[in-house]
Amino acid sequence: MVSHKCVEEFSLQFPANARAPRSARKKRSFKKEEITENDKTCAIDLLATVAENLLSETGSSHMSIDKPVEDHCLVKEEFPVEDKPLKPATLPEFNPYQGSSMSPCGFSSVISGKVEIEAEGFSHSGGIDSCQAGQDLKPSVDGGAVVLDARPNGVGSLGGSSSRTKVPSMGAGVSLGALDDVHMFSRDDDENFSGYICPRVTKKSPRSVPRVGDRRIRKILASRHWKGGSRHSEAKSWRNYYLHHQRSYPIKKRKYFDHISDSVSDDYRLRSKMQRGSRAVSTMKGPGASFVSSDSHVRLRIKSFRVPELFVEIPETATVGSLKRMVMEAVSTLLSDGHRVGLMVQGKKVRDDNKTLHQTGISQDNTHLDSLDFSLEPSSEAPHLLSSNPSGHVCEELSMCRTSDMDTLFKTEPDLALFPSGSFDKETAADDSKALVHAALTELSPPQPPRHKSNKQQQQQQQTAQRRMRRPFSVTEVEALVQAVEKLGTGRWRDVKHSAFEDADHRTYVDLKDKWKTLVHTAKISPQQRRGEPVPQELLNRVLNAHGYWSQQHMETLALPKPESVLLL
DNA sequence: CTTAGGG
DNA sequence: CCCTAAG
Repeated sequence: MVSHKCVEEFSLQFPANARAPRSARKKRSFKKEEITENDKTCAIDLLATVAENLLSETGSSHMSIDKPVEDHCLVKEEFPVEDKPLKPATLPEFNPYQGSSMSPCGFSSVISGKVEIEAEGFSHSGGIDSCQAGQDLKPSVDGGAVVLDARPNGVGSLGGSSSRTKVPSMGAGVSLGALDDVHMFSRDDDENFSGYICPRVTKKSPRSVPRVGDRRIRKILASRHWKGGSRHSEAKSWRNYYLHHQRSYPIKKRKYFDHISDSVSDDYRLRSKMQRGSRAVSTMKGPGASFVSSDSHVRLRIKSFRVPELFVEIPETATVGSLKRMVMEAVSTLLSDGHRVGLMVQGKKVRDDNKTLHQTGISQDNTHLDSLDFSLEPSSEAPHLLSSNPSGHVCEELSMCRTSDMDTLFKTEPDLALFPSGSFDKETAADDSKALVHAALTELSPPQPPRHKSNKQQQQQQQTAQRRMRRPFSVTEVEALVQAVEKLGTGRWRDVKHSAFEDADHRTYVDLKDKWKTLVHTAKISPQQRRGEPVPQELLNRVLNAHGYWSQQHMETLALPKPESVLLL
């Protein structure tokens, strides 16, 4: 939001160039909120569960064989006991969806979160209102290979010890119960859960300024990558939103989500089934043969979906909508590039991507084919922190913005910034969330060593990710900036910031300075050469005027050191 | 941390 | 927007 509070009407009079001594400057009013570094990150487990539908013919640990039927290509799936940890929960006898009128081959996926209150601020009671994220995760591809169908209605506790709470039966999506522990899951151990959503309740040492903190974090994490980050969003403790991930996901990758969701989805273990279509699978059951042919195509259906390691830190003041978006973002990015998909056939990793399915044994001719397993593998060893500035904040700002900005604001994407979590330093290891991440990673990381991207690729990705989201200045903001500069001059960006952008956490004085720079440039070029939201010429004229005025002032102060300056005043 | 500028 | 040198 752009606050005009301190910007009084400015006529054509330029105030004297008086700059308060730094000492006199109000100590950074960077909020009362102090974020402590010790913040305990509360965790909310974010899980996506799946209920098997029609196909639930077997016991929990096994998906059984589908026999070939007609020309259907079927692959029997079996999950060895050893896979327990990663094994998706299956709902054998209790299958809420069985017989459901819902989509024939859907599975339900519910992501729910638990909020653990650990930090001071949160010690009383969960800060997040219960809510449910509505993003349905239900990409589906028709003739395609993967069908993800997130259905509504809870999936009850599926056996893991983690099901501490009942699963809210709401639409598929994320649900955060204030204090509800919703661990829906199948994992046998706690480490199995796939994620958390945690409000970050922390206090930083008194003086640590948000922005700084963020930098600090980056340094602490000693991760060269992901530096950018959300310095701004960190401005206010309760406004920090973090999505922790095993890996950080560049915002820009989101655009791939649609595609991804269609092809990759998943969790540490995807169960898939080769099937002919979305018809009742029951008809496909049969003894033995795991494959049939005539149809040289293989259709896979991912039956379960779980989001691995998803951490979200969100202020209790955030809106449900923002949370939903955050989760969706996280999921999207997660799926889009945080992991690579691994394939196992009969327990063996298939690494050669160039092999054909047939060569790999996934064909009608292969009688041994009885196990097909997909896994989502972290693309990097270190977990990452994903932070975002949910729309909640944006909305909050909305009320104070002019209509001209409404559009912009509404469209503003949650500020997804990533920063490195790098390896866990002893220093930071104490952090619960981190520890958790670490543990989770350890636990969930598939045996297969992740294929490392080339350094170049990594850097590229990191670079992309760390850059702050682009946030074009709205006319309103420009107006505020111009006004502030008219009053304060061009060398006092910090003051300008506090004067007119105090509450715009995402605008640093450097941003303002940069904006001014571009404004001046814009004002000088022809309207045809300008891009982006057009800035009223009137404003540009003021920019030019102010720029000229202050430039001159600057010159004078420079030319006339002290004596004259006094006279001038 | 702020500024000022280049990238 | 980022990065850095300077103060």
